[in-house]
Amino acid sequence: MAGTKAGHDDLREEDLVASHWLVKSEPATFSYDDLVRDGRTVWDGVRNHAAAGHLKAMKVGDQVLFYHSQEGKDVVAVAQVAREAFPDASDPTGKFVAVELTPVRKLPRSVTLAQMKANPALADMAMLRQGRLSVSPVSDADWATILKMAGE
DNA sequence: GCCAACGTTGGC
DNA sequence: GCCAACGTTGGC
Repeated sequence: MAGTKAGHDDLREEDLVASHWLVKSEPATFSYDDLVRDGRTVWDGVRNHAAAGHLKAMKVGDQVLFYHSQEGKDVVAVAQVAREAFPDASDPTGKFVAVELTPVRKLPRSVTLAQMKANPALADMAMLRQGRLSVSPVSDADWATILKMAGE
């Protein structure tokens, strides 16, 4: 992350977006239960520059909503960043990065995509505005809204 | 540097 | 299984 634009009055994403994120995973490939089983995982394979930018902005301790795509289509749990961005070993070009995540807790009940879409308060959520984005920031307000919808 | 073709993601 | 959205690639 070194070498980004200089200038103290240059607002960068990591200054603006606090510490909440959402990641997608197909549970058939890697579910939240798999994360619990493994205890920790390398979140690699992201090949989209917008998503990679979000990975780079993550800090250790940031909380992450864990969303199941394809099957379930719901936010099921909270995970946390255990290691900040480092080069993704699975990327031959060396341009993309990975982070490491650890499990935190399952939500009392999952929050479905349909429920999120139906809630006007979440209309500006990055993941709703750009459906294919696999890593996205979540505002503090949206974070609180989703946890409440989940019964916390 | 533009743009058409193509591939991938992910909801429906 | 289909299709929309969107990113990437490659020809020019």
